[in-house]
Amino acid sequence: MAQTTVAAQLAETGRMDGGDPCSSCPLGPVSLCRSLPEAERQELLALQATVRLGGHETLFNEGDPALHVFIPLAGAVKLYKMMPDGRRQITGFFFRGDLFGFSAGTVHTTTAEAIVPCVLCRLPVARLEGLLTRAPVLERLVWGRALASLARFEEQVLLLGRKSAPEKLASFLTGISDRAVARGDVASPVLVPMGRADIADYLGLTIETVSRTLTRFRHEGLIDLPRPGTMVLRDAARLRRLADGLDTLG
Amino acid sequence: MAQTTVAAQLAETGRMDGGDPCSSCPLGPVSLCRSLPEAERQELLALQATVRLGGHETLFNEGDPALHVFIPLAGAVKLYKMMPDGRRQITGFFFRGDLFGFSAGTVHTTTAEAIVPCVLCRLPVARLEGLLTRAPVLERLVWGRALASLARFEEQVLLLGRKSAPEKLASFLTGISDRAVARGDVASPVLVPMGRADIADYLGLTIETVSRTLTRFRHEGLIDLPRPGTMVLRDAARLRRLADGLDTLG
DNA sequence: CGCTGCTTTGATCCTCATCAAGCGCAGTGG
DNA sequence: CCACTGCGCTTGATGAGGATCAAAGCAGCG
Repeated sequence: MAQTTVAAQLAETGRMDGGDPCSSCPLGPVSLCRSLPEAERQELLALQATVRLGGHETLFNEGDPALHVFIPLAGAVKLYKMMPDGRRQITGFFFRGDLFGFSAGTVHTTTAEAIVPCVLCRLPVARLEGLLTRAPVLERLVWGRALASLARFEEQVLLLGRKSAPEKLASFLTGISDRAVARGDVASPVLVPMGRADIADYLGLTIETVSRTLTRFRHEGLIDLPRPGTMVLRDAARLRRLADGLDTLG
Repeated sequence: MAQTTVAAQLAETGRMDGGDPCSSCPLGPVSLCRSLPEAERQELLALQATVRLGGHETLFNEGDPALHVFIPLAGAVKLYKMMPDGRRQITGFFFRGDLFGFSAGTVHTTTAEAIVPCVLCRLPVARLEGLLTRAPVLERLVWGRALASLARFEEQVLLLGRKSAPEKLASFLTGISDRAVARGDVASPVLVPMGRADIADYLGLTIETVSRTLTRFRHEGLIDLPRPGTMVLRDAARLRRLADGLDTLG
């Protein structure tokens, strides 16, 4: 199968949606626009393009020119790095309102792939940079997102380096739930659109260990798995203690 | 022992070195000042203070107000997070010219501790932010440092999540060497001022595994350990292949 | 109905953690 | 000058947590 990325397609064809995207923007409080002065908001809107992505479709590959940053309006995206022998490490999941695609150099250091069909807000970095110097409010917002990424990486590094499998899963579940709350969704029936393989590659485990640990959680009454893609946190407090190593299973 | 941090002391006393620090600045090409327009350079210089730190002294603790960012002029610093039961994960090592101390919120998310006696350039974030909006060249430099941190975290996440012990150590050694080259030092007799415990807590291993793996490297002719604190990379090419999972030991 | 892909469950193995000495060296004091 | 001691590193023996190998549910779907 030919692996042309959507970003590449769009770059070539110049296709983008017209119209008035921000008025129909579902981001609400997590939007970059919402709290901007009208002038800055208009300038940002002028840069914006909407991108649609099918499930499992690749947005950009590691090594592609880093021309845009993205914000999911709907759907979910994963970023990952691969080793030559096929080992994979997912570096982050991105949901509605999350900003991703920053790069230190001129190329992306990870691959971005849609977990489910997505609608993304796309911003060209070159023009965004120019805007940032003129729009201090926006600049602070973007800085905040970048620094939040750093803080999440620190947590992920602690998780990967020092936590046991149950602690990793407990951290993952409470983290997903906290992020849902932060963007205005409910804490407990939490949407987990990614499969076991993605969870495993995010937590530095195998799918078997993820599966086994989740069934242990279920037997302990910590969670419910009513249907694939949704998880119910039945005892979030204990999950949090587990995540911090203050409690253990059985 | 009372754990007053140096940063706290300085904040209280307001003590800082006067004089002309940048003219004696040993950073050279890794300096933030070097390539700035004179006006911006002067403003940055006005914010700067020099901090001296004894070995193993704490610069700031996780949870302390995040008032400054720092650049080592000499010495080495480690940042780490602790779990309630004492497990420790080092999130990064910082050498001459590296910028650290960014924080998403108002408090530090890690503890910073000197590995050896240090001299640090200290910049107050509040005033630095104001300067950044007026000094676009400096702003781009600082952005670049922040994005470089993100890229290094991605690598560390891959390392912790998916690499074996020998791969981790090979990555560590080549990484240390590459950073030495980037700041103008030699690639091979590389200074490794941190002890085995620090290396272990950085790589998600134990000191025993670090020690054993290094002796295997030595027996394979990959490295030499002439004296504590210095390592010679005898076969950097093979170390790199090891780091990428393209080669194995014995 | 029989695929196909994902998840669960089971049996076995292996890497690395844990537990426990032993070593080398610097500092200290007799 | 040399035991004594403390610390960091190395080395050895054992064990556990999670990986690997294997197979069996369990949908959705053509």
